[in-house]
Amino acid sequence: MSGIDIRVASRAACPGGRLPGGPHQAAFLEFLEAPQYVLKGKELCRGEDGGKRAYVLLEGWMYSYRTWQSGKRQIVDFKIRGDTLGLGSLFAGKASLPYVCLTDVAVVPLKMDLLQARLEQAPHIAASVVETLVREEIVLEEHLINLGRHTATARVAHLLLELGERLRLVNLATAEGYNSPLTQAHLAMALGLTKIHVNRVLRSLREQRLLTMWGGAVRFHDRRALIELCDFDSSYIEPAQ
Amino acid sequence: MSGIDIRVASRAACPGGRLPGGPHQAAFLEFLEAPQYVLKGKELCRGEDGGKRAYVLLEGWMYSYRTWQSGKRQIVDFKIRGDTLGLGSLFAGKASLPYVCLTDVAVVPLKMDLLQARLEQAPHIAASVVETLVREEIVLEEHLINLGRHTATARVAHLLLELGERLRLVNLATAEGYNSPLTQAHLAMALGLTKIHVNRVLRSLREQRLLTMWGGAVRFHDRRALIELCDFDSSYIEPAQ
DNA sequence: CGGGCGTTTGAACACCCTCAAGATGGGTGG
DNA sequence: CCACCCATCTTGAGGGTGTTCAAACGCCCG
Repeated sequence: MSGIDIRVASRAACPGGRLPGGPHQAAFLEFLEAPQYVLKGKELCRGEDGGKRAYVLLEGWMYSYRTWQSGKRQIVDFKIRGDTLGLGSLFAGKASLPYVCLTDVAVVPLKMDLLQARLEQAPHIAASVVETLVREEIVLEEHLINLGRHTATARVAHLLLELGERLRLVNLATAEGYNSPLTQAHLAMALGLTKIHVNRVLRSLREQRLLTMWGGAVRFHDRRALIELCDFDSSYIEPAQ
Repeated sequence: MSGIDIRVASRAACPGGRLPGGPHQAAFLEFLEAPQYVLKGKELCRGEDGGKRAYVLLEGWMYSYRTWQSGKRQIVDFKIRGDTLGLGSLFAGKASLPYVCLTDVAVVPLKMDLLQARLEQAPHIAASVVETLVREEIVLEEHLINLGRHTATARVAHLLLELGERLRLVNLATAEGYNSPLTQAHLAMALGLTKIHVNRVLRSLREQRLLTMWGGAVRFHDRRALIELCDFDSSYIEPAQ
């Protein structure tokens, strides 16, 4: 909500010297600048260039959102390790949605000028950009379908299952569950529900021994039944290749 | 719902010999094949190649959708003159969503092999593809935000206003309204509502002298108030450049 | 004329929201 | 160590929005 506070890292590269296991950014390797570290609660990036920057999220959680006049906030997507941020803004002459850090975060800015210059020469880069965009679009479609759903329980289950699958691809989750900084209020903002009702849905899911979400940990106790409940099909989440 | 029935046109080109005024497809000119005409109610395209085809919609209305187990259908987006269909499927190794014709329709298949070959040589083509994808993504985001909204009235108003703006870009609408093949049931499927409730919302909007939707015609009687009502911001819909 | 489609209306109920208040836990400062 | 604050989670009661089920109407078309 307030200002921008990006603190450039003193560390030269990301921990371990290698990229995290995100599926999409292999082709972006040569365009990475030094990582930047942003504090929990801060926004990215609304810079002087009107948001025309792109990043790869190395570590931590973020979300993209829109607000409307009433002041309420709709979360559009959560971003985790390996996701790209604002990639579209480079090409369509439009600013991307704003991003908020749910945790302290490490991001790597993409060297835009270099990337754009290289698009002219190396077509496989373009293909990679396009593929990343298409995958983003598929996830968006899935969220849209989830919001079209009528019952709150199915929406909650679907979102938590989807995040689990995405986290599994980067080794941040198992079939049993994962840790996350999400609060019930975040689920509510993403799903078009009130936090009070999200609370009741979670209680109901807990009482049915389907899942628990407590203390930053999501645990699936009956994955089969959950998948059944919300008609979840994980095939849209896949590693590149 | 049933089979595929694409009837290749006897006419050699589209009426008038020029492309309709869609904003996106100028760069695709050299990849267009002969137009095909598809009947109202038929699906596109689910071909033997698993849906890996892309088209430009020349004339008519279509929608993309997903079904879930209950058999209910969620409309993801409506497609009008100048929109591209299935463009993403070419790059991500995934089939696109299925499309249904709301009217008789004219589409132009894109020459995929040629397009892909040209991507290797002509970078501005890649840029154009990327831009088209980004615009699609922005529209999707807007739908998602619309579904996150709480009141049915705002959802309906937003959707009808958005379609009006998109139709204006291709000279199929004025500020006063437009003609469309949409039924109340289609609005319901797109907005996650029942058709009964859509009916009541439309009645209420009519009684408030805000808009009417009747006999295939959408009329805005108080655009200002409508925009206010649903917090509509048309800036995300813009002609390319 | 009959049938299909789209629209309209009614009644009853379920889901989810609003408003309100209390409980829990972590962090800060005295 | 306790007091306090803040954010988050939890619970209750009541009402509005939107659903389900059911039926009837107008219209176009064969």
